[in-house]
Amino acid sequence: MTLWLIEDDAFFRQMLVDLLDGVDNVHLAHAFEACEPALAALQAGEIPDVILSDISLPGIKGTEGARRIKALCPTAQIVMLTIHDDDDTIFEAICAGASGYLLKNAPAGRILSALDEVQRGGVPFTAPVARKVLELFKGTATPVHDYGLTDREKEILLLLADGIKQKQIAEQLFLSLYTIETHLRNIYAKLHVRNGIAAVSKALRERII
Amino acid sequence: MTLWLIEDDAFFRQMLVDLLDGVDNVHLAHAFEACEPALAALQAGEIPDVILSDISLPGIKGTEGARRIKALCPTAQIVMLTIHDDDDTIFEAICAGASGYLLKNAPAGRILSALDEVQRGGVPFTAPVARKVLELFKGTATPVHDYGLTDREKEILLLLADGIKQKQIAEQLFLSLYTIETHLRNIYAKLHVRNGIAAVSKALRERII
DNA sequence: AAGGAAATACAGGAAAACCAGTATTTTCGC
DNA sequence: GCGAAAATACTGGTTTTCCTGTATTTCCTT
Repeated sequence: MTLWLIEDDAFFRQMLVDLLDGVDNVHLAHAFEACEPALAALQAGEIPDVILSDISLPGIKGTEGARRIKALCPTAQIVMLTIHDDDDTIFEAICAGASGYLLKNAPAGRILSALDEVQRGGVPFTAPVARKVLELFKGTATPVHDYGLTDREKEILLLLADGIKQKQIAEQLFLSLYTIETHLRNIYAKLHVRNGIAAVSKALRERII
Repeated sequence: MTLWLIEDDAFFRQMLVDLLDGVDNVHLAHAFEACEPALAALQAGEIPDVILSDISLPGIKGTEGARRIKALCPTAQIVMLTIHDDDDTIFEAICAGASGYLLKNAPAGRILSALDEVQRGGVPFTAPVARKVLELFKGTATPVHDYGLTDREKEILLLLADGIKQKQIAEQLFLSLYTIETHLRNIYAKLHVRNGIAAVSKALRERII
């Protein structure tokens, strides 16, 4: 396994080099102190299997760096190694293409096992970070309120959200336009909004349709 | 660790009982063949630390069962053990509150380590499933197209999505109503829609605002 | 300096949506 | 079978949005 390291803190970098250099099956090819030289090495044609990268780096940040690395070399497995455990940073790292996320307080053994894990197709996440990801994931799907909309109301709201005009909704459902208007009035009242756009927007954002 | 098992297939259930019974620190208290008796046991006051549950069960399905178990006993850690690896089922299981997700072809050792892992706050996922979760997670955030909207257009679209009327948008931005109308016309053209609701709906669904 | 995209602005008319109030029928749980 | 909630329907009037077409200014890039 060809491994690269990106870490600006000289002390921590050396610590990692000491830990990783000489481990069986691991060839620590580079220990960069920023993303830029790593990107240059990729452009020069070098190909790593796994990259262990910090996030708070001078110049290009680790998450943005991961995105660019993935663009140049999609097969490289990137594991972030950082002190940041806030939702936004974790979210960004995953979106940038990271396959793992460890906190710097992880024991040395965890870092070694993570390298193994990521190469075998796994996703090495520090336990509390993994929990957070699941929570975030859940949050993207779960409606908080449902505002007591009836099935008919949801059906009409859904059609409205597809950009269909009231008149055409009436035709599709074999109802009078007046009925649609009444339903929409009730929907607006339940959602505490005053027009169709706000209703659709609220419904989509809160995932009630 | 008090462990419960929910698995309808008698053969596989026995296999798990054989595997788990007698393991150090694990007390296999129940091996149910459906969710209903497990829920009854919870209501009778029993409290498990970890529940290992199948998904395709007669009666209440495993995902729905997990949701109800979590409602009755939030501290119980639920690990799904199933053959289903489709996106929808995985998604549902996580939303139902599962903290782990193993495929039935996992080696016996993985099941044992998963029990440990989940109790220490981890998230035992079979490698390919974990990969899928990350992909799904990414998908919830990444805009596919941006339709070439300018910053000003996005700004106006965002205000529109907040349910603000064109006249008020004009006032807020110190612009003429005519200008807002022109911008909206351009936005509609770029998004290939014909009214404000469809524009907001498309923008929200595709996460371009 | 020229060309083009972006942002701004206007006019007139048609269509759609919104508002307030009322009313009948259907459905469903107790 | 009764009452409440839900679904359906109508009137008349106001406001907003949409459509088509045109035009000027500003800013950026080449």
